[in-house]
Amino acid sequence: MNFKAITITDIAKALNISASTVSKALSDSYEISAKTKQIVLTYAREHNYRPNPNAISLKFGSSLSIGIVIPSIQNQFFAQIIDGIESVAHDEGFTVIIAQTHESYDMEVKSIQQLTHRAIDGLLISQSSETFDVSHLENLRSKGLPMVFFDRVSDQIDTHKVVTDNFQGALNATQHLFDNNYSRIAHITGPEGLSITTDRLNGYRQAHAQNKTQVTADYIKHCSYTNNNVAEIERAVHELLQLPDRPDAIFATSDTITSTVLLLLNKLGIKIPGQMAVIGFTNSSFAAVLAPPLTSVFQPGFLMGQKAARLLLSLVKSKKAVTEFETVVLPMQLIVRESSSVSIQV
Amino acid sequence: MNFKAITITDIAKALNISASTVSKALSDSYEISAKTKQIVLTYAREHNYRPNPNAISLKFGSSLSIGIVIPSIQNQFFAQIIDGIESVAHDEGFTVIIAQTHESYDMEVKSIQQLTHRAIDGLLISQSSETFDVSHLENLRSKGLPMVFFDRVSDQIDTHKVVTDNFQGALNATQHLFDNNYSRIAHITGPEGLSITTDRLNGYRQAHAQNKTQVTADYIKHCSYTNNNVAEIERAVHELLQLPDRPDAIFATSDTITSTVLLLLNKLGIKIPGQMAVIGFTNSSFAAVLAPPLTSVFQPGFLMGQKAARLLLSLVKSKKAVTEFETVVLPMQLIVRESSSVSIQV
DNA sequence: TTGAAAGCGATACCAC
DNA sequence: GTGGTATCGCTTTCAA
Repeated sequence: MNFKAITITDIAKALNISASTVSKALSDSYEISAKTKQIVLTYAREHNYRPNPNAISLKFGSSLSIGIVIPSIQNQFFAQIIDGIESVAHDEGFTVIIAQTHESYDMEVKSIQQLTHRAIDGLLISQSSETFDVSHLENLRSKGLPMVFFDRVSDQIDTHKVVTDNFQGALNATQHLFDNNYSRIAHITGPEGLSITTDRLNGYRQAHAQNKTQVTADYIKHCSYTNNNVAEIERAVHELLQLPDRPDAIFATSDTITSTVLLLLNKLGIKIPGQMAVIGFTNSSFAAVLAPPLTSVFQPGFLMGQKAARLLLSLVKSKKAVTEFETVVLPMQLIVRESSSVSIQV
Repeated sequence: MNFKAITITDIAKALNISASTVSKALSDSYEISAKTKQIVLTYAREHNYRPNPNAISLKFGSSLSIGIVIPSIQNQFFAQIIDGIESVAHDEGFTVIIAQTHESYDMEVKSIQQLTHRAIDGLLISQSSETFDVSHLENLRSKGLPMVFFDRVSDQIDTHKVVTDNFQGALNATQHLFDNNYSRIAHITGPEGLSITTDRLNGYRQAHAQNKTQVTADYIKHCSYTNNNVAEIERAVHELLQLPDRPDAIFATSDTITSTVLLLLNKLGIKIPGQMAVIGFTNSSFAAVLAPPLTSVFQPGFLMGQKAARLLLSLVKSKKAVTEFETVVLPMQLIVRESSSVSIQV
């Protein structure tokens, strides 16, 4: 089976004129008579002509498309970012091509090769948690590929970046727990090495400093963000629960970590927030109807996507090389619900 | 700024040989000497050569890529389907291009035009809820574009289809409510016209027939699946609650509808399942930790994506026109939790 | 064993 | 006003 769309040559043959005339007529060139334009445009519309983007890309080395590299589409936060990117890109006539890394460095390298050879005009990327060596990206950037980082950024590459205020978000969440009389606060977060992990950990630490409380190393657990991380999370929770000085609150990141933590606590019959307060990072609409309603840090995904796309398109359209880059920091929102209500234990 | 990847001509020039020799060497042609191959391959690897897909697509009218058209990436069910599709497509060397319709007919038409002119080899589609006229699809199919429908299918187009057993899923969910002593069962579902809406409604009706219970028209509410449907859902719930013969159970579809229903019931202080049982259609990992844990119909998204992709690739690879099509029906799973526990009211 | 040339679709420079 | 031709990167005859 083979499918072929209508081309300029098809139109030219059908109307018994040359391909160049058709091309010019379609682009409304002043060289072409009104009558010819009329005929060509009518025929083109009737036969649903659309230029072949592959030919255009080949011809101009530009494709009016941008690549997006994210860890996983299943994460609602990233899905919202994509929607934000698309809303801007489509307005400017750009198509978007999405590639997932599933938290694998190899997949990231492969996806990016795929995308760049598709002649994308720019790249939006949130790194995989396995990515430490960024030479594959630095390589492209130095060759002039416009690139913008979002959410998970690298400090080794100088370009525009858009992040949420992970430090402040974690600080606020942790401080909120202190304010509500919790003092033994555990933090279950993503793998070390990620910018978001570091920033959140720093916020968590800062809150402890503010409250003149020592950070307990055993209270900090790193889990991977891959699909099969449930066992890891379960182990982390069990270890926390078995500590002699058991935490009275858990501050968790990501949807999977948060929902798994809640499931375990419920299963063990641990009352939330009575015996254990919980705060999560989540954009899920279900947060408000969890048992109990979950205090959560909400990240403006759609907005982040829009900002990142605008910055990328400004790079793509810039005639001269850009050397001054900015890092946009978007505020997070702490939405307080019952899961972190004032502790009555102390 | 302009970014260019290395081409066959670049390699040819650098090595002082012809482009055709390079091309053949890269494809390991028997015409080329081992030594030349060695030199070319080494150089190509070192300089990270990858063929330009636009050139390939233009040359062969095939792109080793397939298009996916879905309503929204934010729906976790569709995100899972995409992962399923990718897992199959990547294994076979195909790239995937995703387009969202956001439930708009115009966006659907536009996206599909975009995709087909990118020389995709096949199309996987789940229709928008606004799509009644399918001539844009029939057009492509008749011209030979391999096409597979999934989830939301059209009965006006003859091709492979993959669906979940919406009839059985709705039947089981409704029957489960009857079994647990509920008899005034409301159904809040998607817009009329969608295959999934009809099938679920039929399952709901069948359950009523089995239990010799009349279906009450006022108990059936249709809401759109767009992003801004909260007001609609709120109105539907309020109307249900104000009925003289108020329902004692709600069977809802989709994540937004389900979470909004739960939020409203909680806000109004209506006990679940004491005063109102709830069953939802959701794949969210949060279902188990909702207040109360939600009985839900789980749809095998990943599997659906895999099946659909395999069927599409079989069409793409088939040398002769395929005229016998199949409709794969995947079973759903009713996961029983507290939100539909046995009623003690009756 | 290697290379020159045609062609995929669209555009732009030049002729006419 | 219109049409021929080169070009983008790649593959595939065909010729050397």
